[in-house]
Amino acid sequence: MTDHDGAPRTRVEATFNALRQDIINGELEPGSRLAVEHLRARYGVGSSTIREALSLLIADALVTAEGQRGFTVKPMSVTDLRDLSNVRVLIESYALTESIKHGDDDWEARIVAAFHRLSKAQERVDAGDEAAIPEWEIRNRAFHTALTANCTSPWAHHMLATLHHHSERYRRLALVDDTEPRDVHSEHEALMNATLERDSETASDVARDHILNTTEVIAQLAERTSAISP
Amino acid sequence: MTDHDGAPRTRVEATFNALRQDIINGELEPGSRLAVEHLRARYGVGSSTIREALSLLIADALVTAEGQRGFTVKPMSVTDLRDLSNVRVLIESYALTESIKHGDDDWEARIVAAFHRLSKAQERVDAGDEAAIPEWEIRNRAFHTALTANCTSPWAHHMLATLHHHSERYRRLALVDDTEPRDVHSEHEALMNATLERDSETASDVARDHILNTTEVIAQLAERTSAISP
DNA sequence: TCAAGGCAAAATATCGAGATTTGAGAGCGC
DNA sequence: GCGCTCTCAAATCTCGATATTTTGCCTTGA
Repeated sequence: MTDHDGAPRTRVEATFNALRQDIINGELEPGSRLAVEHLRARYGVGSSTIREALSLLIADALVTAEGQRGFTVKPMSVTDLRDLSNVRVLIESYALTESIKHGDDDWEARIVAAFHRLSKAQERVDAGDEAAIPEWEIRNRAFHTALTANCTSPWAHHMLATLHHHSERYRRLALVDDTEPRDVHSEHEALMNATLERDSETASDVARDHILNTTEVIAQLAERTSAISP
Repeated sequence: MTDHDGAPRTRVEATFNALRQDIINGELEPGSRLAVEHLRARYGVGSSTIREALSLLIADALVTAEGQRGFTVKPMSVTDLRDLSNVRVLIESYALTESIKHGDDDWEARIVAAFHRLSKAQERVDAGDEAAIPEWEIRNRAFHTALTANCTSPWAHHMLATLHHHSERYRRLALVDDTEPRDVHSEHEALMNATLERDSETASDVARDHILNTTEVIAQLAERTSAISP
C-alpha cells in the first residue's frame, strides 16, 4: 500500500496526502483535469513533485493518467459504486473469515474497545451534533479495521485499503442528506457479536448486508439528486 | 490499471514498461535497491523521469518506496506467493462466475480460439522447443483473460491484472526447472469445458485447483532450491 | 575494546527552465 | 456553409543542477 500516515517525510508525501484528501472530500471534482501548473501554485511545490505525487495516487486509483494528456480525477458513478461495493464484500468477507480464524484475546479486546469508542461517537451524532461526524468517520474506519486486523494476508489488506478510500469518497455524499435513518449502531453490534463468537459465516453475512445497505442508500440518494452520473 | 501497452507515448511510459519487464524477469533482483542515479544511466533518461516511472510501478506493487530512503524492488517469498495465490483464487472465481453469467456467443468463440492457440503452443513446448515458451506464456495469459473477459467489474479486472503480474514473476522461477510434469493442458481443457457449459461452480473449482497446483509446484521448487526466502 | 560524536561522500528529493506535444481558432479553398 | 490546413498559445513532459538527508567511516575519549 501507499500509506504515508504519520508525519510525512518528504514534500511528495505531504502533497500526496493533501491531494488525496482533497479528492476524497470532493474539493477536486470527479472527472476534472489536474493541470500541473495550477496544482503547483495551489500546493506550493515544483512541477516534478506534483507529478510524482499524482503518479502515486494512480496506485489508489483516485487519479488516472493518459500520455501527453495529463492527469484526471477519477470520475464517480453509481455503476462504479456498486462494482466497488461488490468487490469489497468479496474481499472483506474473506478477510473477516481469516481474521476470525487467527483471532486471539488481544484482537477481541481491541474490537470491543473500538466498538465502544464508535458507540460514544454515535451517541453524539444521533443527538444531532454535526461536529462529531468527522470523528465518527475515523472511529467507524477503526472499527472495521479492527475486525479484519488479524487476517494474515497483506494482499487482502492492501486491496481493502484501496477500496475503503473509494467507499469513503462516496460515503461523503450521504453525509449531507441522511434522510434514510438506519440503525447503523445495531448493524455494528451484530457484526461485533458474530465476530466475537467466531461465527464467520454469520459475520460475513452481516458485513455483506451492512456494506450493501450503505451502498444502496448512497446510490439512491445519488440517483435522486443526480449528484453523480449513473 | 496502469497498462501502457501499445506504443508508449512518453519516456515515462517507455521506462515504466522496461522497468516492469526487468523486474518481472528478475533482472532487477527482488529486494534490491533501485538507485535513481544508476537507473538514469541504464535507461538513458533524466532522474525525474525515472522517479515518475518508479512511482507508477508502486501501483502494481512491484516497487516499494520509503521516504528519504529511495525505491526498492518488492521482495519475493513463499509466504507472499501463497497469499497472492489465495487472493487470486478468490477474485478469479468471482470474475469467472460473473463472466459466465454475462457470457454470450462471441465470448465463447473467443475462449475456444484462445484455447486453440494455447494448445498449439503447448504442443511445441511439450516437444521440447524451449524457444516456444515465451509465446506459450503470452497465450496462457490470453486464455485466462478470455475466460473472465465478460465479467463486467472493472475493479475485479484491475485487481486481477495486478495479481497476474506478480504470479508471472513467480512462474518464471518454475520455467527453468520443470521437474514436476503436470498435465496442464488437461487442466485448461477442463476449465474451458466447465466454462462453456456455464457451470460456474465447477469452473471455479477447477480454476482454484489449477492456480493452487501451480502455486505448490513453484513453492516447493523454491523451497528445494532456496531460490527465495520462505 | 567499545561507544559516541562528527565529518565527508553518496544518494535522495526538489526545483524551474526548456523541449515537445496538443488543441483551439483563424484563414483559405471548394 | 463546410472542411481542411496552418499557426500559436497553453499544457505536458523532460532534463540536469542544487539543496537536503542519509550513511559509512574515522576520530576521540572513557
